Amino acid sequence: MAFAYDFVLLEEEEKSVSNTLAAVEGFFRARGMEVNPRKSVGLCVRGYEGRSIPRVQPVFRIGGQWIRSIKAMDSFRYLGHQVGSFGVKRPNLHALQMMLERVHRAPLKPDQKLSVLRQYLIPRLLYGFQNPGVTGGLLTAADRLIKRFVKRVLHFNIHTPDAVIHAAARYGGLGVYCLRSGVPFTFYRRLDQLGREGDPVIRAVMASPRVARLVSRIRQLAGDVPPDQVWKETLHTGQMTAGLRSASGDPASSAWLRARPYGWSGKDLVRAVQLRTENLPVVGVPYNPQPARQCKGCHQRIESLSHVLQGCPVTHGMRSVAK
DNA sequence: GGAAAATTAGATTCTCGGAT
DNA sequence: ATCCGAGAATCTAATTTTCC
Repeated sequence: MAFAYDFVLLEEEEKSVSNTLAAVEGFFRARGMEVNPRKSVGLCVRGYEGRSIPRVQPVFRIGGQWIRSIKAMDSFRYLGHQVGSFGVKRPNLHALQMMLERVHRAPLKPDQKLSVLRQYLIPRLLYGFQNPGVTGGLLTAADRLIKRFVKRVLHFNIHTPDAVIHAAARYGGLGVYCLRSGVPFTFYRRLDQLGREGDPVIRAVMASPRVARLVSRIRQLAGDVPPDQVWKETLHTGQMTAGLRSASGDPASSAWLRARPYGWSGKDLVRAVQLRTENLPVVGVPYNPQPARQCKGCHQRIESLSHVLQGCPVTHGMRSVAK
């Protein structure tokens, strides 16, 4: 199996491997290429009392050099997946956590951090999560990390609706991809397409009970409605977010979310996003202790968003001169 | 081969305080 | 009194994996 310059060699019998490897080396050498023994790994499994035990010592050689053997706890990276002696490993969230932390610490403006998230970080995850071991819980946990990151970058309240973050920008959201709803949907579409292929080998693989079970599990995770539509619906019917419906279908009213307008500071952008998503930092919020909620301007009322915008005497002058 | 254990998805319940 | 919404905790039922 070959993909670009990566390839996997499968062999039934351990003893025939050296012959095949020699043939492969010859094939590449004749075309001016070489197999790199340092970037190659061998995985050789023996049956022992009904269990499969991976060989610990190096067993294969390339160009006279022994190549690393994959042991029971080892794994190697192939096409974005970690592969161990028991097959493709379930992805873990450690890498995502590290990447989010690094982006957050980087000296970037908030919109740049979000761009990195949307355009590089999440797309990079997509292939790795289309993995047989993936579960709804894992995807939900990954989404939580991403939401926490967005809320930190834009200084959102903890109770900001998910739909604000996940709905597409054209519907009034921030357009951050949701892994829990998106990955199974894409994964299922790919598997389904594979099942319609003409190739007899692929058809046989797709018909095997193991793969059939995977496909039905992914289908169940995916649901029937495209995630895009679900988030749009949630956003436009949510109590706090229904107002964003009016931003729907008008590219100009959300273009600034993608590209910070000339002359705006990062802080300006954060403030604007907060205004749009009912997240302006007023002190009259649930998780503030009672005495700390008084309006900083008039000390008369609790500082809620509507008080600042429409009721407080401090802002009254600004409201009435605007003619 | 089948029982036991572990994992999973999904539902339910609770928290926070203001608005109605 | 009820609702808003996320998140955590807890529970149930279903399914998968492990173990003998």
